[in-house]
Amino acid sequence: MEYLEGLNEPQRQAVIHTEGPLMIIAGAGSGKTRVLTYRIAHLIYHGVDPYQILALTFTNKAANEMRERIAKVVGHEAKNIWMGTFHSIFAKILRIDGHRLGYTRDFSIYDTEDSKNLIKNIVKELNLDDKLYKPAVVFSRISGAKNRLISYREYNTNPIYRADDESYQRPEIGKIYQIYQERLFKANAMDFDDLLFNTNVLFRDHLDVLNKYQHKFRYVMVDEFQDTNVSQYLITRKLAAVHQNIAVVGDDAQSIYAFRGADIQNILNFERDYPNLKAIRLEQNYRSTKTIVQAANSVIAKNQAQLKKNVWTANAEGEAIELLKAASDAEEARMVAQSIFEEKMQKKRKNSDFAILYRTNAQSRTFEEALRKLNLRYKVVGGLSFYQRKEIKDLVAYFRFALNQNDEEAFRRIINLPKRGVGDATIARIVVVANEYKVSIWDVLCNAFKYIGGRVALALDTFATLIKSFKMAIEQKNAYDAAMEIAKNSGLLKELYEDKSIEGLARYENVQELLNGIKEFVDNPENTDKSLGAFLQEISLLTNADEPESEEDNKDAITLMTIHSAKGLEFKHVFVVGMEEDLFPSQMMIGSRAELEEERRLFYVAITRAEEKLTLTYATSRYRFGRIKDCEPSRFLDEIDPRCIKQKKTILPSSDRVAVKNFLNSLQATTAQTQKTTYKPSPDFKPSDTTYLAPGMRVEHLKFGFGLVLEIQGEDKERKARIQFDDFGEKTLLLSFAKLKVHG
DNA sequence: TCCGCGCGTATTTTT
DNA sequence: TACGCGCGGA
Repeated sequence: MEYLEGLNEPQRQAVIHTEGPLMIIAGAGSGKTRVLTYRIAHLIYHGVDPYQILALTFTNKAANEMRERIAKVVGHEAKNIWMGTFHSIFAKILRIDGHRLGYTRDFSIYDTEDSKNLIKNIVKELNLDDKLYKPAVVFSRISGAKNRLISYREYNTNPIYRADDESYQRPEIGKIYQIYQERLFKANAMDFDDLLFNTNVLFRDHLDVLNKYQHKFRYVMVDEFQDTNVSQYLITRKLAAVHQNIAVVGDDAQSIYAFRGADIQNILNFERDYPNLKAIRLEQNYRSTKTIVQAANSVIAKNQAQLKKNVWTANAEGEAIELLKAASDAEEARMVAQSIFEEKMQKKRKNSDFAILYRTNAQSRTFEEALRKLNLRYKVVGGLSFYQRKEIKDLVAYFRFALNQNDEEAFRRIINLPKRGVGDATIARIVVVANEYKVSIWDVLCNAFKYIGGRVALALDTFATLIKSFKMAIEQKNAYDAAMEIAKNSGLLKELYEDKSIEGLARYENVQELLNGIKEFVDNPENTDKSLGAFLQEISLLTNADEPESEEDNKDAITLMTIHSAKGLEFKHVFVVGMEEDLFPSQMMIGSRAELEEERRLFYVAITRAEEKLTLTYATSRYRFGRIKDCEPSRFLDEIDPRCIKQKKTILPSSDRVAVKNFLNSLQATTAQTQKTTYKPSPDFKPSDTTYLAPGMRVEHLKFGFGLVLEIQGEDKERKARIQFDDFGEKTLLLSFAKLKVHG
């Protein structure tokens, strides 16, 4: 068993302990994935049928990676393991047995956007104040309830929830919750939370179904156990109840998803629920230098809520942690880009050795600019995912509706896309009529002349006929041919093609990329079901990390991403940027000790991504929400063992900077007198124009935006200029006429 | 019904 | 900044 070689003793124990409950507490960089991989390989090697193994992860990426690594040890059998995210595995189960709850095999999965749109509609229909009942707020309330397995019935009968909502002036949330659920059910749709919630209901109310899976899965494994919520934990526990072979792997110090219902308590519950469990600690870190491990330990030690753990490493001492202070967010980005540039030269590093990690997606922009200026290749992970782009969602909505005519959100998306003269008024009428005659929206569409009449009926009837033809295409053709037909005949492709703007071109390419993806799906011999429905199931649970690999991505590139999406990854040199109070820790997370500790764990995750070198940066002023804000260094910086930070590189404000700052402050003082003016671009507008603020020029009016709009007293009174803050630092104040404008 | 404009507001993380 | 919404004219 050569795969057991090279493992340390606790790792080996974790691999060979296959029978009975097992809890592996795995510190950062302790070879957790390796252990899980070998453990599954070990099972298969000893004759366990891959179909009897269930391995649950949180991301598709983790699942795929593990599958690949297992395949290297055991070969093609790896593909038969039930391995995937909680959501995808439970979706699979619900596709098979969901009819017991009244759903068909083709149920739709609503993403967060769909859910919020539905809530928005409900709030409108109930005539509630949409300032008070914001979709995001209501949704998070409902989601929280579902993750704690509280049904709308329970929510509405338990006075505690009501009292809680009333104290926030939102007494109607329970009602919205109920209507929301009813509408989802009517649409034959589930949101993300329903995939877990309904699996629980299925297993609770249909014991024969539960029994089937309990006997099927002889071995159950859960990765990133610290991120499970109650709903997920209960399902896994039930599934393992017969064979009791449940292994969970996690690290309480890396629990960063409490905000969406993850509960570290589950680790304690596990110990309570399985008193005979074997507990194994993986404490040796193979990833990082001594310095980095020590820094991480010193930070996490400030948390009260944690399991005792002693993470150590046999690796070299390594370089000290670098702390960079910048005058602005733009300068921060320049310093990072510069230091990557230099290090690439000196140490012969690849772009892919570097990662820039930040707290919020919005921070990526300045770094992109700075890296572009130095011609450094980068890729941004996350942000708007491929599948969340409008053009993709539009086409997918056609797929969804052709497959499931009850899918209300898909219907709303496409009924007037491309424009066919069906506006909000008509849509509202369709819904009213459907309710009145107690028929479905689809029935109304199919009999538009009867139910709606008038001019618009023809458009609706044509639309219904179109969908029927798509329905047929899906039944008869493979996913690619059906998708092609829908893209063409719907008119979406044509509309995008005709848009020759830069964005339009990108949108068209995106749709092409989706179609290519479908082609690959069809051509892949591992996919036995080649229908469009099967493809849809694949992608409805994909998210930002799982974008189709473009050729750009394959090239050597610096990675830019949020700390959250960096979990599980490692890089030689990591930059953690924006280390400022209110940004990291986030302003919204300093309310309670628990929240602050979650932010601290997030910082811990960030530090432990680094193998050889870690650089922390912060700026003393930063654009936020179109304003310039002074920033304090993050409290987390003080929590690092000072011995790990040998030198503090700081950029002291030079006298020039002070002068500029004073100058800007004096400008700020006059903002109150800013008057609104309409500007129009001048015909000779040149974006690259730059000039210096010459002596004797004086600023008369200004307006804060991204930079300042100034009116300068000088040769040309009518001229307005825009000043770029981040370009100061020269002897003279550099004015960038990025938007030179002439008075209306 | 559609389109464009102007205003106001939002800004955390993601399966 | 940048996005969404509401309003008013075509």
